[in-house]
This record gives sequence, C-alpha cells and structure tokens, in this order.
Amino acid sequence: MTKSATPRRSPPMVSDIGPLKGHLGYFVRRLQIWVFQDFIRTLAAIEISPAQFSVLAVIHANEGLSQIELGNTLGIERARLVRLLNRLERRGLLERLPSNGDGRRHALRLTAGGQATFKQARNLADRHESGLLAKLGEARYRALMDALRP
Amino acid sequence: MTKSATPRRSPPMVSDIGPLKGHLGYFVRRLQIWVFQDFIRTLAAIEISPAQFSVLAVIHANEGLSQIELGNTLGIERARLVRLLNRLERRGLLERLPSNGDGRRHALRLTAGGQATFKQARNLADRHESGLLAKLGEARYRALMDALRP
DNA sequence: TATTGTTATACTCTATAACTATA
DNA sequence: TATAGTTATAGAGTATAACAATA
Repeated sequence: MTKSATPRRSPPMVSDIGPLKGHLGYFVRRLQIWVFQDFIRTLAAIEISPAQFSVLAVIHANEGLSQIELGNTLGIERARLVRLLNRLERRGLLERLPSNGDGRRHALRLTAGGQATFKQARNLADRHESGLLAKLGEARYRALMDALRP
Repeated sequence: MTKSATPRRSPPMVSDIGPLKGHLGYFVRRLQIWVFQDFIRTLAAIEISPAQFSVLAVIHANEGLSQIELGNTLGIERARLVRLLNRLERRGLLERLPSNGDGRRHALRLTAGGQATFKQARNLADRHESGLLAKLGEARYRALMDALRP
C-alpha cells in the first residue's frame, strides 16, 4: 500500500482546562474512562463488561452469597443488579438457587460454563492489567494502586 | 427527640472482592463515583453537574472556542455536547455566537449570568475539593494528584 | 414492620449513524 | 471530500417508587 486509507484529520486542538487543573475528580474521571475503554476492548471477544466481570469475580470468591450482599460489596443498587444478573443467567453463566434458611434470598453460584468463562475473563483481565502497567510505567502504576486501595 | 427517626438497618455485609483487588480500574471507578457524589451534593443548590461545571470552566478559560474544540478538550462526543450546551443555553448561562472566519463554527461565550453562576460554582467546587483533602488526608490527596495529573 | 427480590419509570451517559451547511 | 453542528436511536448506568413474598 502506498498511503494510509484513513482520511487525514486535523490534530485535535485542545484548550486550557482552567480551574479543573485543581480538581481531583476531573483527573480520576479521565483515568477511569481510559482504563475502562481498554478493559472493554481487551474483553470484547468474550463480551464481558467491567460490571459483569466484577459480578462474576465476587460470586466466584463468595459462592452462595445473596443479591443484597453482592450489591453492597460492589456498590450496585439492587434494582440494577436484577437486570445485570438476568442477563448473565440467560447466558447460562450463573444460577439463582433457593437459600437455606431465608426464603427471601437467592444463593448465587457460577455454573460450570460460568466458571469457564470467568477463567477466560480473568486471563484477559490480567493481560489488560499488564498493559496498564506498561502504559503508565511501574512507578506511576504503583503510586496509584497504593493511593487508591482503601 | 428521644431516638433517631430513621429505621435501624442491618450493617451492610460486605464480601471478598477476590481478584478485583489486583485491578486498578476497580479502585479508580469506586473513587470516581465517591468523588462525583460528593461534588453533586455540594453543588446541588445551584444544580450544576460535574460535566456542566467542566464545560463552564473550559469556556470561561477559552472564550470564543468552538464546540469541537470544547469536546476534544474534555473528551465529550460532539453529539452529546450539543444537548449539554442546549440546556446551559436555555438556562441563559452561555451563548453560541457566529464565528468570524468559519461559518460552520460557533464561538462559545458565557453570558453575564453564566459568569455569575460559574463564580458561585467555583466557590462550591473549592469547598468540595477542601472536603476531599480533609477526608482523604493530605498525604493521600497529594499522592493521588501527583500520580493522576498527566 | 422490615428486608429481599422484582418491576416500572425517568433521566443521564455513551456510541452510532445520518443529515445540513459550510469549507 | 472533509468538517462542524445537529438530530435520532439504542444500550447502559443511576435513582426512585411501589409491590409480593418472607422474616
């Protein structure tokens, strides 16, 4: 090929962000979007979003927990969680079993297929994380992790 | 009063987050939500969201810039920006003037009312930021700022 | 009475595609 | 042909309220 097929576009001209320079929330938001976009791209082949990955991870680590516990752990509203779980259940990745003891609760479990998908997801998520470390540099990555972890 | 009027609720039981412990994106997301909720509460009285604040701030610092420049600066898609600006224009906070030179562009400016509202917003946003520093502690706040700023 | 899961509604955000007017 | 702004649509996230079943 002689030349790029993509049309030449003017370099995106960026302006002064003014007082946003002094706001933590602005930079946290920009980083979060950038990280999630990379995550989504990396796991696109298996169609697992960041929220779905977090749900599978917590169920995997806490088999039999209830929806309310899952929601509290991840900060997801219980009404929102219902639809999230519906989709994963329809995909055959998890099941809602009757809870022993409390008739109001469901005990959440990954199915065999859910375990397999989660294993793939974890491999891709690890690749994503290594990519972050490479792009941010070890020092900055470590500084962020140390400052962010509660 | 003798007792709290709010019903007693069981302490939210939180589970193990498993492999999420090793993912930067998880912690960045949790922090971002926490910071934005605080921002929204602090500026609730004047009904300015984080996105609206960022738009007012960049227009204030770059009077006459175009929508595409504003979008590039903040990472906001131009289609989304249209509705954001519509609302602020309807509230009388900004105006879209004809650009000299290029008939396709608008030159964005804050109105007098927009300047006044932005001044209020900046005061409240500063209070929000001081609150963050107090809640996170100076060391952690500084570490985050240093690691986040590009 | 309170809690768990569910349904429903409304609003925001994000991602596209297509249209227009201008260049 | 490409760009700036606009409109429209669909999907996801967020915030509520209300309901049934169970405690």
